[in-house]
Amino acid sequence: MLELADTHNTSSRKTWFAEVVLPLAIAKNYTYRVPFELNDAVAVGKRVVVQFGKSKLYTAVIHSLTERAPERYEAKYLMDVLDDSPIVTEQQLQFWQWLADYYLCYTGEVMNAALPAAFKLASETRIMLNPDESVDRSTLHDKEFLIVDALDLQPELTISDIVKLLGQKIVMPVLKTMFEKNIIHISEAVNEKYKPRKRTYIKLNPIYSDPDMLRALFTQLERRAPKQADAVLAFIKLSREQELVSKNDLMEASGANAAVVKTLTDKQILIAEEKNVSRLYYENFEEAATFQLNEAQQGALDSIRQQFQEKDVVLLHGVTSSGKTQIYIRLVEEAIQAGKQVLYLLPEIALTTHVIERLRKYFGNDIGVYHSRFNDNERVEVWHRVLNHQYKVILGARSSVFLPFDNLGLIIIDEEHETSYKQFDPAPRYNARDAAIYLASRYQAKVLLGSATPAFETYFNARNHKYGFAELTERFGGVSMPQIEVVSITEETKRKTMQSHFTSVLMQDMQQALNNKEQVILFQNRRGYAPVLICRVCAFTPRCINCDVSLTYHKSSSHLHCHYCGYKEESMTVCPACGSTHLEYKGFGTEKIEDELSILLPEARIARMDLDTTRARNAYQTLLNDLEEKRIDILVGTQMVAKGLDFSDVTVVAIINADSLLKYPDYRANERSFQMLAQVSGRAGRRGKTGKVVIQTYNPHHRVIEQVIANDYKDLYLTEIDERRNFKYPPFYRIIQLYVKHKDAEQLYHQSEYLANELRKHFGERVIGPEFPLISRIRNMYIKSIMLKFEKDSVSIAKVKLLIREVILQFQTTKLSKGCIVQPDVDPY
DNA sequence: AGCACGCCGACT
DNA sequence: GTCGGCGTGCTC
Repeated sequence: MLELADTHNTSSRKTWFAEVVLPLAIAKNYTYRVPFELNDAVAVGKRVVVQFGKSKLYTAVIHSLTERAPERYEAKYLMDVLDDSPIVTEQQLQFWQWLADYYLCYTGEVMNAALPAAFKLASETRIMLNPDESVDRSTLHDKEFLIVDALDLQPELTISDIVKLLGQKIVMPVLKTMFEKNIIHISEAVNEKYKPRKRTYIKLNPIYSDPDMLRALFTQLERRAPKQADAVLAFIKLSREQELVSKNDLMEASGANAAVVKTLTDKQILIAEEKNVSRLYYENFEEAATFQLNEAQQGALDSIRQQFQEKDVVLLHGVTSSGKTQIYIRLVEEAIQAGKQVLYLLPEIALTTHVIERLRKYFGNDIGVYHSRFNDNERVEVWHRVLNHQYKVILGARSSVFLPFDNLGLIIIDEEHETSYKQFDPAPRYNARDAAIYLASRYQAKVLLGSATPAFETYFNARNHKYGFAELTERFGGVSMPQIEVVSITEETKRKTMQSHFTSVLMQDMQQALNNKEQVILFQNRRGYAPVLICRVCAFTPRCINCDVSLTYHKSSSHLHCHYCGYKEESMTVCPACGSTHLEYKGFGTEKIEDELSILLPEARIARMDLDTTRARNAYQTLLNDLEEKRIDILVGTQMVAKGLDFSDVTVVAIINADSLLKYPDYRANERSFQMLAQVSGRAGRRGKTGKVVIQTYNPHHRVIEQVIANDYKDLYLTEIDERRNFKYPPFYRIIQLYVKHKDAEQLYHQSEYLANELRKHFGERVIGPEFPLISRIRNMYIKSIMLKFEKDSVSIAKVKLLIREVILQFQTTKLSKGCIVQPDVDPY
């Protein structure tokens, strides 16, 4: 048998071993033996089918090839090679490895995130009767008989079919004995998931290029089959207008049905041809529109160009609507001209058709789009096109850092500070911004980070001259910066000019906007009606049984909700502790704002936008449409309103209570408050109108507020960096976070405490947490986090990571850790 | 991630 | 005894 395979060429005589990456969370690499007949087919970066474990087939990617046989075990043969040419480049494989090391996960997990699902084949175990053996049914047990019976009717059964058939979950032992008795076969069917889209194109039989033949055809058809004549006529007309005529085009243009076309093709008058067509071809793109940069933009562009001479990364800090996109477009054009590929990253929410269309205007079909709303077929297609250099620009969300580039020249990361660049669950918990910067360094490509509110670590790097820095401080197109007014709630309360939660200043501004038929956005960073319910007699406050935070009252559901874990209970009218009926709602959320506003401004059309109102599938989009089409006068909302609301006639933006923004409970506290304030402010004033921002607060002289007014990022960031040098969570640290998950909150509490103490034995003060008494909950798992902070460069992060892995492993071997999942995450700060 | 094995308690 | 639950360990 081997000799047969051996004959076909000399290179086949060698025995190759392929080290592969499996799409699993496994630490080790696995080596498979290459059968001789596949010697010519294997190559690094191609996909192979391998059997892993008893019966499972997986699609793996060849990571390396070697002639050295593994010593400690007998390697299995790999079963098949799926690709004619590699679909993953060596660059990518190294990139995967780097990500796995950096983010403390496995290469297989990175592979899972990197490859579109259609590249990973579906494996379905199928059972069939052994045709060779005439089965002696007298020796069969009841269950075996049932299965054989079913297989008589149906040639194949899947495992799950048999589970249903026998009504029991564990069927493997039964099947195993049947397999050993040679009654059945177990086969694995691997199906290619990707199916290219086909379209039928129509051609005229070349014999009719002769005008006489054509005329003869017409006279013949017109008499006997006028419909067919019409169709041929329509075809000739269409073929003059376009190169390729599809069957659908023809049917549409001629009004002919499929039967007519079929008769014509059967008669060989028309010739049908099936072609794979791209799902991604966009017709009618406009030729590159020209635009002029204004002076500020030109200055910034020159500065960026100049800094790219020395620096690999430049931060473009441009206020909202200062025209950053046009600068990007210029840089992209230059990179294309230099024959390089460009990756243009946007956060998922910003990847609207609006933005895509805008860029398509300039780059037409040179631009490929890649994001999570694409289906698998489309993703595979983009992948192939990047591999074949058909795209010069890729516009995409975070996962597009995984595309098979080979000639990257420039990466643009817009809204660089956006937290949605970070994947939180599942592993790899990567930040596409950081991954992209690393990716760029592998290609000696340049990176432009753009933001109106840069992340602290980015700003820090810019201040330290690790990154270059360019600024745009003016708004584009003559729109001036909004006027910001800080109003003291304390003052107005004293003067008794407050109306519920609204200062007289805000009331006036809102009234005026309504009179002018303009729109208002009110920002309140808290959903629900009231965050605290308190008994006036005994000071009892209902708290979450899991998270130990006070429950928020939601009027719409008349329930008390925990905003961390989702726990819910009936609201109460009687204090469960003392029986008093004097229960008071303290504080306020979006529901209450909406409620009271409708009383104060009964004529205004008010809508609310928060997690509760946007949970339904299209609710978010509907709200945005309503706002755009001016069916809403006042929009009350949480952070959601701070992002992406770029179009409406909003002239007044108010922050109902800035103080709630100034005390975020985590290590990115000031950064977030600042960004929130600045982003909300940036929403005011569009379409040539100057906007107004009202900030209501008890602390008008709070540093962060003052700096937002002065638009003085520099000062804020520098103070931050300075003040936090000795603080618990300083910037420019590397934070390694351990997510500890468990189905049971109580268990989780003890386990995370224990794990933190274990970590303290090695890392001492660097261990922070488990954070707060609170827990968040995702998919029925309660989650706590333990943080470890390391000054950059003070320790070897590689060693630290090794040690952390060890501690986790150690923890997992103890009985204490049962049911508990620990997942590491790395975040630079 | 699967999947087997093994140990345990619960039930026809 | 058999079934189902769950913890443990292995997969080239």
